[in-house]
Amino acid sequence: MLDLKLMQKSPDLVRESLAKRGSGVDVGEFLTLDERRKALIAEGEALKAERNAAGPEIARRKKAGEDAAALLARMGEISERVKALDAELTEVEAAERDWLLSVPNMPHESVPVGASEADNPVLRHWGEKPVMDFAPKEHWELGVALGGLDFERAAKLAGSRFSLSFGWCARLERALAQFMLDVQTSQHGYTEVIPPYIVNRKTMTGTGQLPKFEEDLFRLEGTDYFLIPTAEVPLTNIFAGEFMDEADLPVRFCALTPCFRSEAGSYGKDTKGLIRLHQFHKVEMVNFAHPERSYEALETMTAAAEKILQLLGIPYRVIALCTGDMGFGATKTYDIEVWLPGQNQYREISSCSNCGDFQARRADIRFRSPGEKKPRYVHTLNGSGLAVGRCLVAVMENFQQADGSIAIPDALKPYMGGIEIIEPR
RNA sequence: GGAGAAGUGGCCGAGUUGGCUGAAGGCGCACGCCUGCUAAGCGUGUAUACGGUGUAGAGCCGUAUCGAGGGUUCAAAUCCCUCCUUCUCCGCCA
Repeated sequence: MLDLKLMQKSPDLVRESLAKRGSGVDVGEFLTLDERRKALIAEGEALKAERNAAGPEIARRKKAGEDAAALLARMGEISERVKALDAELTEVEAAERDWLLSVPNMPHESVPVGASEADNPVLRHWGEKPVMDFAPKEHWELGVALGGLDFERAAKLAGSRFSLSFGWCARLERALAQFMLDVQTSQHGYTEVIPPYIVNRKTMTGTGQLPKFEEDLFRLEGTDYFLIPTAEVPLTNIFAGEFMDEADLPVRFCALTPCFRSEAGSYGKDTKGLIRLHQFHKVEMVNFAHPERSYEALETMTAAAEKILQLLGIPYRVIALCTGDMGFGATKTYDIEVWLPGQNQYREISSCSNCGDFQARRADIRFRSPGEKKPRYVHTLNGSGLAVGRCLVAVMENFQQADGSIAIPDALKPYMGGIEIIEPR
């Protein structure tokens, strides 16, 4: 949610900033609403002030047995008018809130201006693509052949875009998740959290999934509960409505959770394999940062995500999302893309964003600074550290051998119970 | 699921025969004094949002907020209704 004051003082700045993301927002519509709101408040408050001022006099006359009829009549008029004004004010405020809640965040000045993912600059590469003197296979081919994946039965159980893993494959995914959590908690200062996987509407609104993107979510019918699309949602809302201690910042949480996405509108995309599913596991990192240090925190968080791939020995590149490709709540985003030999392309495996005060304002997460009179909003950041399912894909495709077997990366061996290579039976 | 109790400011905690309570007191915090040695004492201050004014996040004025939302009333933290959450007992269960 954008700052109301900023909207009032610098509507042009807001308009221009949002235009960069290709979001044609009608700021004038908002300002019209706001003028009406102020007029309603002015009239209503003047009447309430009169009513409040008369209160003691009414009490006095009644106590003294004097006549207060005229005064009471006037109070009656005021109350009636105030009621009408308040009713309209409620409507106008709701319209204003709806408007604010559906407007995306403004990009940071350092974000490259662009229209689509084609305009995202590559910032750096890490690692060497594995040399393969054979035609590398895609992960689903490997996984099915080695008896670890069964998409047909997954479809029978639930439908398309679900997976079913057995044996080594299930274990490998668990190993990856464990490994990621261990690295983030022991090396990068993250506290592990197990949050609810189902949250309410308010929580979804706090991080920005609602009200605008309800069609992307799974909702439990007949309730106001939603399955989380990412642990960012419960983790970021942990301090909703609270004051944090400035001395505690930054607070870093990570969590391994399943993520549920309806994938509405993705028909025909990535229909095979583990890339795009309705349910997948992800280790998510969330930071509550001091506003003056949130962009440093974004770099640190991105590095924490990269570290996983470095330890696994999987090549990747980091790109900066341009203004036209950034998510709703972000001011700045880095994507990490792993190299997939089987697909012969880079695929997103992590997205790290600084949301500035956008989510903190929605969720009301603030802190006090000793020198300052007013509380300030914290800055929130979130990033995948990493998407477990896609990382499994990366391991399978990058560590495949000519004979169709898959070697286990050294970093994962301690988690695999002695298994060092997955071989065909 | 059934029966009770409760939800007040950063925290704890008064206040329910409606008006003088934004709200006693304590803690914490800030500043000052004193003392002078990592203690204690004394004083003052200390909610948030919005609106108006403006030296335009100084000050001042006003309105609202005592879990959330409705209602009664000239007027509600205080009365009524609905919902949420927490606690206790029973039931059920991983």
